[in-house]
Amino acid sequence: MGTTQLEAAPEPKYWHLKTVISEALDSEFAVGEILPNERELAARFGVARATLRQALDQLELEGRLQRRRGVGTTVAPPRVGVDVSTTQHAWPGAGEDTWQSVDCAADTAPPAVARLLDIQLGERVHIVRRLRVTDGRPVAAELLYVPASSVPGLVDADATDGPTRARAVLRALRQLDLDGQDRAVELGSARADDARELDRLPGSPVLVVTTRYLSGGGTAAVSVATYRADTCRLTFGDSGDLAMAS
Amino acid sequence: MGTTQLEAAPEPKYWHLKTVISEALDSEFAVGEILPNERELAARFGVARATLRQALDQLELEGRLQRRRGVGTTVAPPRVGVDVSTTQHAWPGAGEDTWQSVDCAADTAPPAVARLLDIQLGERVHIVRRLRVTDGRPVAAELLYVPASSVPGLVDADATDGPTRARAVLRALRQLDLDGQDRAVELGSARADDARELDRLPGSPVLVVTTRYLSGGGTAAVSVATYRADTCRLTFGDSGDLAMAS
DNA sequence: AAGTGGTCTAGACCACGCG
DNA sequence: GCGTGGTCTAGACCACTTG
Repeated sequence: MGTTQLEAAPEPKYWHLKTVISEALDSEFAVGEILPNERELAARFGVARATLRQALDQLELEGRLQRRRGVGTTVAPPRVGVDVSTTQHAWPGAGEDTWQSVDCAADTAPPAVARLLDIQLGERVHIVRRLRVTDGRPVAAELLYVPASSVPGLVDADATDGPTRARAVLRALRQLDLDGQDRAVELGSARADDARELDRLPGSPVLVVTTRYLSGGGTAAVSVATYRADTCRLTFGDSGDLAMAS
Repeated sequence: MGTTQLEAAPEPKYWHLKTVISEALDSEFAVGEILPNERELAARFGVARATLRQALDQLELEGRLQRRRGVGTTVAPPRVGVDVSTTQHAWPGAGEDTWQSVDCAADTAPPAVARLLDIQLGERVHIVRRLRVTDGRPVAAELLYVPASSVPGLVDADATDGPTRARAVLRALRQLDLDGQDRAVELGSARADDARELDRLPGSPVLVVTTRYLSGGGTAAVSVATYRADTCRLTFGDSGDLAMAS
């Protein structure tokens, strides 16, 4: 019935390119090795630089490549598994060396967070900024929203912003009973400030982990953690770590 | 001390564009509404179409927009929360209406999966293909790898491939004792076949959920589930659902 | 057939890291 | 200063959906 063409195959060039480069990566390059520059690669494959970049974009998204302006494109190491399971950190700041408190401010929560916290829109919250570091590399930036009503022990006049205050808020939080927590993961793009902390460009893809900490029948705090999607694999293990390299 | 320029602000055009459009989306458009076409928008903002597209790309990545070739760009509904918590489905196929078995084949597992299953590279496994549907829309495509040794009751000569066999494998699996499971989430790009099932273009961003089912001191099965990143928010709730709309 | 988003080109200039 | 990746342009054609 009609033409017997096998496949019709109008496969996009960048898709084919991606496959070719991906295979070359497996067989001919070592982790950390630097690739020829984009103009060189484009010429070698006989395509425009934009097309070549489309292929590299995907490979970077998949965590196979790492690109740094002014430096070059290198072969990325396998993604690191970062534990995000609830059992690991009952309260933020309980036995943690992975997170380091950076700053703390008193402000109003954005509408979306206010809804999660079930508070009025103008209500003041402590906003703790933390950074998660693994192997000396930042992997996540977090904003922890704590309504003033959750930590009444904390005097607001204790106006020293900064790390000291951040730790004080966490300390107060730890004294509450944790009833449970909700968690959600979705794809996002890095805000400018997160991008800076994570050593990425604004808009780079990130995994956003939203956690709601429940205590005393209500939501005591909400954490919005932004993980680098290129380098991280989020693990929720009951048991050991599962490695998934190619 | 040098120039007192405030900000220096070489903020990329597409970034600024994205912000402007995002705000317009909040205030001037309803969910499902169709936007002006790309050429029109580009002209209106006085930029090249490629630049406009860079902004739309990001908004689509964030789940704010939905683009369909030949149709147009529409305002996306808020992401749906899909439950991926371990408590929900002890074994794949236990009390499930969310997943529908599509197919089953007997083949060898790819190296990465073989490593997770802790089996030899050439060893034969059952590969069950399933589709997760929510509100009539496909949200995830799964490949479930079950080593023949995990379900010895299943006769290989029972060679009917297809849904019937898929259900037989799941039935056999349910009779094992589940000791626990590992789970990991990472960013990926859709393979051609997954993309087709999910009604997306190849390469579109997806959230890959890898689950390892443990039984009898070993790994009885491995599931690789590919979720649409644009429309899905993966939830791991201890309790209710957490909504995070703008 | 017309209109949409998707792909591709061949250029240009800019921001950044490094020597 | 030089080489890198990042941004941007102004076109062209293709694949797809719909009336």
